[in-house]
Amino acid sequence: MKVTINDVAKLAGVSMKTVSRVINKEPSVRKKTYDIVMDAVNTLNYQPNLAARNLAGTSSFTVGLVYDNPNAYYVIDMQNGVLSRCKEEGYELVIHPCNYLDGNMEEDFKTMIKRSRLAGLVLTPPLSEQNSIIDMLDEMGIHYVRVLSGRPTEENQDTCIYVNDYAAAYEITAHLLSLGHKNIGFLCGDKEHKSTTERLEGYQAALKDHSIPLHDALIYEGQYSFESGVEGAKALLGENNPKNITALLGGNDEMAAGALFASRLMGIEIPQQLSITGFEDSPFSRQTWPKLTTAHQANDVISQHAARLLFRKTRGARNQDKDIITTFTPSLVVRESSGPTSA
Amino acid sequence: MKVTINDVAKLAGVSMKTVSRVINKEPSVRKKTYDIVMDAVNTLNYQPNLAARNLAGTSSFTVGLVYDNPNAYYVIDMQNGVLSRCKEEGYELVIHPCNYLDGNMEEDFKTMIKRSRLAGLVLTPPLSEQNSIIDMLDEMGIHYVRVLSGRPTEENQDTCIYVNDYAAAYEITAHLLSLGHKNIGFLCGDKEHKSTTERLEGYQAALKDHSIPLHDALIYEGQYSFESGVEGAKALLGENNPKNITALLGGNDEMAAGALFASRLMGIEIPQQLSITGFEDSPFSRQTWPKLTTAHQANDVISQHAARLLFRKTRGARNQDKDIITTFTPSLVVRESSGPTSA
DNA sequence: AGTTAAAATGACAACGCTGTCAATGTTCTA
DNA sequence: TAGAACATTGACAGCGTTGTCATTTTAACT
Repeated sequence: MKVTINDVAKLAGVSMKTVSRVINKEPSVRKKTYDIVMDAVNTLNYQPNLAARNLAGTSSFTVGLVYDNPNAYYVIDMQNGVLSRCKEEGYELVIHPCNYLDGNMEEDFKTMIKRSRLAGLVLTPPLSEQNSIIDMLDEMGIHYVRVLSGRPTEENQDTCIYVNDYAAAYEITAHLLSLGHKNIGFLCGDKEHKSTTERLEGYQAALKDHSIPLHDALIYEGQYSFESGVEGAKALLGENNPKNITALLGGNDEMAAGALFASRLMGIEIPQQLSITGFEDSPFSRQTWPKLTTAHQANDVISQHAARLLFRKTRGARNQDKDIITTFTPSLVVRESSGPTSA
Repeated sequence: MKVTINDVAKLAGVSMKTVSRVINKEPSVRKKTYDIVMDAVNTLNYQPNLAARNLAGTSSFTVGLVYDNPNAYYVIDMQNGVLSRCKEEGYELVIHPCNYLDGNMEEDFKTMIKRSRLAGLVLTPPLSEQNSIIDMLDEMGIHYVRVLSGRPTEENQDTCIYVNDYAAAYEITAHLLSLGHKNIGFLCGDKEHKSTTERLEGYQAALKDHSIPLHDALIYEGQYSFESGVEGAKALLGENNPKNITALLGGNDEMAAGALFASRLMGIEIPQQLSITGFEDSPFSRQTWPKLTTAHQANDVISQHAARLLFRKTRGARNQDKDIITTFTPSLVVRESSGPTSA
């Protein structure tokens, strides 16, 4: 019933070690031997036992995905991406949701790492921005790949995957400007988050490039939540829209949806009286009325690349993935929530 | 740096095996010995190595979560629930998303089970309803717990967690009836899914109990998606609402949101002209306009219980959880999308 | 052909734990 | 208080791999 490496070795007429070499794609195996072994592997339908590999080997076949992002769509996308790579490479994935505010995160990490000796971690934002965590991992000698919001830097090319929110926000803003909007509000997330500052800077750069003066009064800081989108829209549009805002950039789709909700409350027609845009292109940007203009972020692809990068670091030279993309720029998706200004 | 069971044994002045007994809560350890060992465990901050345990022991410390449900909110909730139990009990979780239509699912399962010898699986709907899968698992001798939509039966009490969608649908329907609605449409999911038929039957039972005749023409079969909610609402309300429908039950929140969207398209005011209800109380039932009346389903609690049940099966008598709830009934949450009929 | 270097393979210990079974302590019975 | 019965502990093998190092085979030279 249970097939072990020994069974394969016996059938192939080689030693256990040779089989091990074959399944690990180690060099120094004659082509002919390789084929014989693979045949045996296939006829017996052999699957190497992960526990044994993790125990015996110096490097493990388990990677971890750590997140503290409350957005279910985001997490699922990231998870699926990493998972699909893991499956292909025979790795196992351990999920580790956490709450940065909990305080005992450090202990938590250590426990996880001890329990299942991990080959490495994929860290997602905003947790991936925490230097304290990075320092800890460096100190512990744990491999990791960070998914970060921002423009790539020269250093860290082998450790980070960048999502260029700056460029995407610039593009969205330019889109609104091209529609004739001049007073554009921004409902941003927590400014502690890099994604917020990047998106904000992109927005500001676009305005500047179009010679539109910047006003802090047009910026509302929320928490990337639907509720804070509602509050933000109410705050910015106030009584009768004194600031004459004709377009509102949502820091993400949820905030944009909140703004949509608030507009409804205030009797503002979208997009006739006000354009609203989102960010991320999560499923519910298609489930609002009207559907949201947003920036599409290919989270599943991003996470696949993150996993690839991690595997490469982990296995050193064994891996030949040389073409790993490390910068992604979300791209504009125009839907019904944005339109020409009537002001 | 790396603490093993031997280090603990040495510090405690006992044999390795005794430490093993303590961390596994086996009987036949003197209280005093237990305390000494636990002290050593704590001062060294010992964490048993999972790979070694899985390799050496007869039962493994890894459980799997299998799902083919496309709803991110649902999956995350289930995952978090199972994960939180796993953490407490020192288990590891392997995530296994799959697509029942893929065909090669059986092979897929076997591979997963071989790779990491699993203690058991938590199966979520609709995959948990597939007899072919259950049969396969039975044949392979794999432990599992199924989360199922439906009313509990006498058998299977130790293997299934039931979500009583029937009762919940009954309650929602009764709520609408109490608001004076008589022509109530139903946007149901795929009738292949048990959740659909259960919800449908609950709806029908409520109507019957209130002496309202049933009409098949009031039922639209979709796929639990936003788009099919849009289509369904259009189909049922048609041109000028010939069937005089004053309320629409959504099979889930997404379909209800779709119906909301369609109503907007058709210029129907919610809830003044039409009441719409959802099912599940997922986050975005609070992010629509107006917010959805729905049935709250405690997925995180449900999944925690599923995990508990699995652990109990796995470890036999070692576990004293005797009070595991196995039936959950979603409860009505009234929000703004339902109101008295004006017809 | 005879040597030597390099490539390919194998024997065996080790990874950190649990299961088995034997050894020792403890408590109870008569 | 001896002996039985039971509770507690420990020695050691084995789980299925990989790493190390020794051995054999092949290729590449004189």
